Amino acid sequence: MYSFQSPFGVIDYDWHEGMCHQLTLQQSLMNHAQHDDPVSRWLTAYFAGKSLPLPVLASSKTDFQGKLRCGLCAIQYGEVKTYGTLAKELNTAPRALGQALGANPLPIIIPCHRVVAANDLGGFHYGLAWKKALLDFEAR
DNA sequence: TCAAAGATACCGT
DNA sequence: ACGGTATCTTTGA
Repeated sequence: MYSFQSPFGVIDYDWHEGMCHQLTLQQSLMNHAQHDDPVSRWLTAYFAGKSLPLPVLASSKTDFQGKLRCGLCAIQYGEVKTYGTLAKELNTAPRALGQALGANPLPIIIPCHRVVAANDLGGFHYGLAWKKALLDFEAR
């Protein structure tokens, strides 16, 4: 487990065997060592407003979450979709999407913050502060 | 197996 | 504006 210092808080991530298994968004201080690997490089680029090819990511647990991941990757930087719209594209229900997004172990890299509710921001597993900060950041 | 809980949406009043 | 209902996937008992 390593830590990455982002402008909005610390991001802990699990990197071993050449792939990324999980990301955890913290609000606390750094509690693990920094490390130079594809994940930290990707995050550095992201917060600098650039884009890099995705690191190798652990495969999702369920089939549905796999489909969801594809749907999410289709959302461009700075673009936003609602749970409802995305649900229609994946032939599922909005509620199911929310459930799956919350279970997503790879926030930010899989842009689960680019999905908002119809008339609202929606929710965010690691706290709305992160979602707001990320959306605000991407809006520029 | 079944019941319950989600980061929802929509329609009626 | 508020409340109830529709809807789908996961997870725990």
